[in-house]
Amino acid sequence: MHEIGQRIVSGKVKPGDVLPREETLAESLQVSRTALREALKVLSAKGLIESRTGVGARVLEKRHWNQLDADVLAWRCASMPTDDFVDKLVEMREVIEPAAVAAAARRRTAEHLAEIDSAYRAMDAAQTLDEWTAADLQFHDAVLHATGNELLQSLFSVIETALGTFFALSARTAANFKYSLPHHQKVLEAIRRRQPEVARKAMQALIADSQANLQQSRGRARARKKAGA
Amino acid sequence: MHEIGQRIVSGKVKPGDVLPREETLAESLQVSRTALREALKVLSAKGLIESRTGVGARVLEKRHWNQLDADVLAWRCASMPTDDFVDKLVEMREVIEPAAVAAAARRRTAEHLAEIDSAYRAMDAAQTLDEWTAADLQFHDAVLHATGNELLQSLFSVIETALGTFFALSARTAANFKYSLPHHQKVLEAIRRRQPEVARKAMQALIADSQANLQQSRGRARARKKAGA
DNA sequence: CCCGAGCTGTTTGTCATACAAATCGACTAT
DNA sequence: ATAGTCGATTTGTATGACAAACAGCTCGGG
Repeated sequence: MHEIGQRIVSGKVKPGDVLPREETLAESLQVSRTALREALKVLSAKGLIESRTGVGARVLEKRHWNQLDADVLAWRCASMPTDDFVDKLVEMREVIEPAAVAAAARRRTAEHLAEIDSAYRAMDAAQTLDEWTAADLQFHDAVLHATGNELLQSLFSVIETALGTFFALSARTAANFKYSLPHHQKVLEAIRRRQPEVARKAMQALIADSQANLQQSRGRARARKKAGA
Repeated sequence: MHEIGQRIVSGKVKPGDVLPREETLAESLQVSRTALREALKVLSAKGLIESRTGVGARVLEKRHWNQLDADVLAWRCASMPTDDFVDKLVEMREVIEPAAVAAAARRRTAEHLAEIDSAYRAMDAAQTLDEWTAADLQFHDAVLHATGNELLQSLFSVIETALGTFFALSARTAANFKYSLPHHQKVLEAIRRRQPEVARKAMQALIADSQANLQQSRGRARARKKAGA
């Protein structure tokens, strides 16, 4: 599934193309037709392909892809982490997270707050980059959970991918990986005090700061590339 | 797939439960194990279940469900179109659409505008409720498309479900089903003139109006229920 | 009495094969 | 020229068999 999914998402096969017939595809991937079909069925569920009897499996247009699917996002990141795509991930965060944190500040229960607080303390206590990353993800997930709207929470896969890409691109060191802790604290406090608009502003600042950091990394990356060339 | 998916989403089997083994399940559904396995694989991709060898297929917690999946949304609507769930759909629209229309007003191309305009004219020309519904969906899809962010466009399944549920609940008549046309016109004009904030406000008004209409329907439904009881 | 290692039964994961159903394209008869 | 039909191709489904992995039990040791 991953093999074929990546081929499609990376553009090796384009929308409109039809895949080879199942028998040959199965042979070329060294699996049985049964296993291949289960993979194709999942790709079909993700909106990447459509199988029709007598014709074959046709790659659908991007329009139909389930772009918010965790796998599809991961494949896109693996094949083309272009600036363009990262900008789109940032835009999604700008839409989702401020609205979500405002809702969370309005409706949070004591349990939700405890969850967010726990994640914050884990971020504060993090010793390694991996610990920090895990706690950071937990923080943003807890905020979405606190909205009480599971539809919003399902957008976590987007935030997860966005943060993951961010970490990958901005090669942070042990010295500075905690730089955004104060921003997170402001968000936490606004939720604690049930101040939706304060929370929204704090989250916007957090994302803006994160984006600025990303731009900086891009600048450094381009400079290195230029110097190397 | 739909049968088992509905059983899970409707709560007939709860998170933590394990499904019967594949052989008996296949027999009870009158299909082969092959076909059943393809269905389970898709449900697994949607995050509803997790299969482990030697144990069986366990229903995952709602936390892991891919709630934005078109099928999952449809199953929820089919089994429990409660006020609570409709409110969550409305909240999603309140988050997504104003932000999306603002982005669309900023970045739209001539082609995008033509698409939206075409949908608007179809709404204006609609003679039947079905025609109107199709054009309305096309309008909102075109707006998402105009953002140029395919991640945002993938949220169309949510808007689609929300509007579909809305139409189902509010049993509109031929006389009044076009009442929201002026709101759509304001949105269209703001996008044409590239006025992001005007567009945002217009979309907020459109959704608010739609929600008000929904509340009214609920009131009538409750009144009928009370009178009948 | 408690605990861990190994064994065994159960269930999913994969495979090979066969056939039914549906579709497309070419051919034929009107 | 066109409509209908036939056949080749490909997916959809079914069946039977075996490999792999896990849960719980049993048994031996401390």
